[in-house]
Amino acid sequence: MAKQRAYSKYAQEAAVLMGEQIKLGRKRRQWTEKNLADRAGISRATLQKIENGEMSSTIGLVFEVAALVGVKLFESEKLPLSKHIEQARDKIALLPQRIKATKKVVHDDF
Amino acid sequence: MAKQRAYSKYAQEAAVLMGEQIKLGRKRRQWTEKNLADRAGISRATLQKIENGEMSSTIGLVFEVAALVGVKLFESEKLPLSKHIEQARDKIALLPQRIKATKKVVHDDF
DNA sequence: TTGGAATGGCTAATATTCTGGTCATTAATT
DNA sequence: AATTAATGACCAGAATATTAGCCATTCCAA
Repeated sequence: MAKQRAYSKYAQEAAVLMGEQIKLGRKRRQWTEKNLADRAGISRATLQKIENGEMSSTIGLVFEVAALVGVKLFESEKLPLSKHIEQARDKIALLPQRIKATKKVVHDDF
Repeated sequence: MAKQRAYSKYAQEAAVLMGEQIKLGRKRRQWTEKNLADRAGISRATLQKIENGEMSSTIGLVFEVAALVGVKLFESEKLPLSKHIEQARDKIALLPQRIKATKKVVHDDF
C-alpha cells in the first residue's frame, strides 16, 4: 500500500529528473546497480527506488548517490556549495528572525 | 541516537543549502513554520528538519516544500523539468541497457 | 514594556523506509 | 544459440522517519 500523499507535479518531476540523471551518470561510468549501491552503502532495492524517482527515498541517500555519479546539485559549477550556503544565510540574516501575523501589506519584490 | 551513516561533504552541503533556500523562500513570503508546514501537509518538526538540512528527510517532502516556496530545482528556468527528463532519457537510450563486467577499455568522454 | 506568537528542542507512539533475500526476465558476450 | 550477469519486482523483518504534543525561550508588535 503506497502512501496517500499528494505531491505537486513540479516536485514529482524534479524527483524523476534526479533519478534519470543518476541512472545516466551510472551508465556513463559503466557501473551496475549493485556496484553503485555498494559504493553508496545502500541496498540495490533502494537504489532502484531512487533511480525511479520515487518520493519516498531519503534525501541523504539520494544526494549521496548523486554525488557519487557526478550529478551536479544546484548546477553549481562556478561557486562551491559552501559559498552558496553563505550567501543564502546572509540573505536570511537581513530578514526579520520571526514572522508575526502582519496587518500591514508588505511589498516583497525581490 | 543519530544514524551512523557516512555522507560525503558534497551531499551534506547540498542538503544544507536546500534547507537554507527553503527557509529563505519561506521568510520572503512571510510564512511561519506552522503556516508552511500546514500547506505542505507535514508537521512542524519535519519542516524544521528539512530547513536544518538533515539528511533523514524524505525527498518527496523536501521537494514539495521547496516547490511551495519557489526554490528552483535544477535551476531550470529556461526549460521545464519535463523537457530535461526527456533529454536525460534520450541520452540513456543511446547507452547499452545493461552493463556487463567489461573486458575492454571504453573511452567515455562526453 | 509587556503580551503573545514564533521558534527551538524534546518525547513516545505510530507510520514508513531500508535491507537482504529471492525469483523471473532480459540482454550482452562467447 | 547458449551462457551468464544485470535488471525488475516482490517480501518480511529491522531500522528509521514522522507525528502530535508539550515546554522554554525569544522576538515582534502594540
